[in-house]
Amino acid sequence: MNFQKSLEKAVKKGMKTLFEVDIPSIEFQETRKEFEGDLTIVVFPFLKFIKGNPFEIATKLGNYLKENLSELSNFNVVKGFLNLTISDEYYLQSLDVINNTENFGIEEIDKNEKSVMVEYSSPNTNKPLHLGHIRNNLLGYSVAEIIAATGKKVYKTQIINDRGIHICKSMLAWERYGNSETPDSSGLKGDKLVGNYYVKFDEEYKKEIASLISNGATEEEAKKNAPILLEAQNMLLRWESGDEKTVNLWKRMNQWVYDGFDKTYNELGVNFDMNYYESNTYLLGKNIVADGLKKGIFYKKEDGSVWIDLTEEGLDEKIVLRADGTAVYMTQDIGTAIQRFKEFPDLDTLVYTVGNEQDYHFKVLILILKKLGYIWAQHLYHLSYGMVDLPSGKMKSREGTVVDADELIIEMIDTARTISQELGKLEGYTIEEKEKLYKTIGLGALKYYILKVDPKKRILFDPKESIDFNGNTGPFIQYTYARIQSILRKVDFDYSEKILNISLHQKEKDLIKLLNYFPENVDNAAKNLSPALIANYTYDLVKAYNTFYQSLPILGCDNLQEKILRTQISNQVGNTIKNAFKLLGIDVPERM
RNA sequence: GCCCUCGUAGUUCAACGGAUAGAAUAAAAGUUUCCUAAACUUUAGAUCUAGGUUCGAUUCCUAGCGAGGGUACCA
Repeated sequence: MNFQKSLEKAVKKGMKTLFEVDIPSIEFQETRKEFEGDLTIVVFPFLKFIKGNPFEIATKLGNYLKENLSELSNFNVVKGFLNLTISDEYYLQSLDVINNTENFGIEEIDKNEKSVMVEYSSPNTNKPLHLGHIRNNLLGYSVAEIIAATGKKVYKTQIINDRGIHICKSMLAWERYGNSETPDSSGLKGDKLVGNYYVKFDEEYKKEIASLISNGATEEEAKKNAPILLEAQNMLLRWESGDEKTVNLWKRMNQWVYDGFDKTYNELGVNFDMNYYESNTYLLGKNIVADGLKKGIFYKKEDGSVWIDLTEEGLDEKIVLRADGTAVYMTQDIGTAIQRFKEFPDLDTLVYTVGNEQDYHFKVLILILKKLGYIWAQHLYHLSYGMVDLPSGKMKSREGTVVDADELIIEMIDTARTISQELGKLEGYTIEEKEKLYKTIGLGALKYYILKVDPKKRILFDPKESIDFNGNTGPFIQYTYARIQSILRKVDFDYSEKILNISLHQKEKDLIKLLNYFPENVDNAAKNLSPALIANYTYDLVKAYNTFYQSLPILGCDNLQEKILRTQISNQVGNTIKNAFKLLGIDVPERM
């Protein structure tokens, strides 16, 4: 709340006049429910600067503040906690500000601000998307939206891993066993079709290994020399030399995958401002390595491979270029980062949404770029998130334990449909409207389920227990929004009047307080790259609203002023739910 | 071996170093002639262990136990 700033000043001034001490920072917190008050100042830290009884200090300060701040109506002291009660009038004024601010808490994009790039998704083109990708996509998209809501221009991007031996494996298997099957001929989604051939390759590869071993080869030899693998490696060489037939097949099959991915992205409601393709970027960074070698940041080993020694920083040595002169992952990432900052002169910050299994990689990447002298390297962030695990452990495509993204989305929508039909509240809706709603609810449940968890923590997903629609869930929040809209539809009076002279009910106060906290929460979520903070905030808001809704009449108020006020609060809670959920990429329904 | 995360109710999640550790779910009980019961109201239930730092520790430090991940020419 704005009030905190003026309060902070007043506290500093008060401590100066009362005790002649300078307090550098003041600790505020929300007053706990069991005590009277709205905002609490913790006095204990002051004891470093003045000796004395915390209770007495707090009391003196409380008296001072009450005399000097009209917004304060009262105070009380418990131990070293100074609880301040803010006047109703101040709350009502703040509600008026919210009423007169469009999208309170969401900043307009400021073109003079530096921009931010958020990279997320970044799939391989040989496997369909699964639940882990869903988490990545939802997180990346949401973080981009949240940063944009703080007024910064955001570029959403992905780098598509479209080259390498793994692609050749799918290509080879398709050539051999595909019978010219296409997404059109088979009706399969392109990414699924290509994924099938990746699996097929693996099967054949295993068969060949087994047969080689039975002919006397060691396991290691067999793995290295299986003919189908050699053929795939051959194909990669042909691709790299630009062989037309190979490149054409590669383009064709990749396009199938992109079309398939696009469908999934579309369903999920995520998008990108631009794509990067690894086939275009995999050579980047080599010249940087050469430069770094000259500068002595890197060093060459006898076999010709290039390394960086990070042992002084407590890390290991890390390879940046292979002995044969080809690039590794790190080389490419160095090059890509540099290129992006060249391409976008207004770029200030780069966020990589990548799983925590790559923590080490990004630590090293950022360190190398710093050593190379790029100032912007201190604005690189690895949005590291925990894996989505199953009760059986990690998802493994080879063991068939992956939770497929498309299937999960369909399942969620089906569940929404079933529940909605059982409840039967959608009279008058067309079939199209109903289907749209099921999608809104189903995806809302899925997205909220994923995003409410702190990104850093791993998620345990049990496919047997379906995602809930009751309790702390997306549909619960959507439901509250729908109820509010229902009220607003029934309003037959003008509720734009500014209400000032009314005594607030505690539940009204709670809600206005929470509404005021929204902008702060957005800032916090942006700073911490954590959509979970928005999700938790929204849940608290909704919870408080439902209590209010259940225990107090809104449209049924006898007093017109009261009725207007409660309608305004309802309206703003609705707006805030909508805006908050937009940051999470979740839609809200008018009815449900 | 070394390095990095993480250990909170039966389960899934919260808690800038602050007051009696919050929710949800599962369990038990209740609320609908009243604005949508996908809701609300009660009850019961948890900080891995042992030390340390301090006015105060789930949070910071050390050790141990447990889970996951990384570990040099795969991305």
